[in-house]
Amino acid sequence: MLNEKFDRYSFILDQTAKKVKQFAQSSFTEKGFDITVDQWAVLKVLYETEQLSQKELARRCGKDQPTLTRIVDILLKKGLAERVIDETDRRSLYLHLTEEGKLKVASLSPIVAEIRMKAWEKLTEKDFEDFTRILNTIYNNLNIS
Amino acid sequence: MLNEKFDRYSFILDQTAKKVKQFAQSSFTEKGFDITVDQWAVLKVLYETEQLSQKELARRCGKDQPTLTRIVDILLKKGLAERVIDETDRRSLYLHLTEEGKLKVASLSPIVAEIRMKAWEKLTEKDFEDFTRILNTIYNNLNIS
DNA sequence: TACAAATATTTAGTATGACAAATATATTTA
DNA sequence: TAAATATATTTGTCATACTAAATATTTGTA
Repeated sequence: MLNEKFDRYSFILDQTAKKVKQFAQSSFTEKGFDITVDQWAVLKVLYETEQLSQKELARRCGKDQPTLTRIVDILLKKGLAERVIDETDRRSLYLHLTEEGKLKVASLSPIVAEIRMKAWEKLTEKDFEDFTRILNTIYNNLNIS
Repeated sequence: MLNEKFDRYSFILDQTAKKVKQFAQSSFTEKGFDITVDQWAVLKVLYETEQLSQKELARRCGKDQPTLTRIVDILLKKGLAERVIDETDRRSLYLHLTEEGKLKVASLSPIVAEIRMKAWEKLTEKDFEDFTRILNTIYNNLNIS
């Protein structure tokens, strides 16, 4: 394989990830969702599994703990989530959605799914499979941890 | 196509783009490059085409103008680039690398190429072609501009 | 049990990304 | 030519990412 050929994939990857986020964010804003795409990602995980510690929530959202702390702070201010101290381990906090938070996720989910689908116009199921397989391979190639 | 199936591509895309950046950044840091991955992207473009206005540089780097202004500020502080007022249009600035900047790009380029290659272990040239084609299609699907 | 090490969370600092507004200069138009 | 409009850049604000360090609590060990 020639080096030059692979020199720019990181640029295309970065630009496309940015575009996907921008597109979703501008749709959110236009429709008056009043949350960011990252806040949505956290809400969605919390909706699917209540009673998560912040550490576990961060892991599932693919965010580091300081970033998650700040996103959760914002969700609290917006009245969408709550922090509860874990009495069995007072270092930990459990998070759950408020009723308002649950309603928000339930009502926005189908609209978000539609927004997300737009990326796949003109592409096939085979493309989708290849795409996720390649992304996962790249991720694992670099995930030395 | 079923919605649920496509629900999580944006997550994988985002995580992989992040991982690619993290891997490069930690390699840069480990090797003592003393620049960020985004600063590198700007230096590389400037090296390939000197005498760019900031607006054009921003376009080629895929960054917005405020972000580019700030990255260029840092490159100036590090003595890697210079701003020159365009006397034919005093709103514009031309940018070019200092000798130190040119030397830096020339010496780091092959090492960066190697770092970038690691992502492609276990993948084929066909994968690479599919990957870039799919990314470009997604980008264009969302690029309403 | 007391002390050291580990863990969960938060705080702080720097870089980047997005968007709006401010500034300076050019261009267009009445 | 003066005023309106357009353009290039910068500044400001908020959100996110990463790192390191601080804090509180728990666990392991002598």
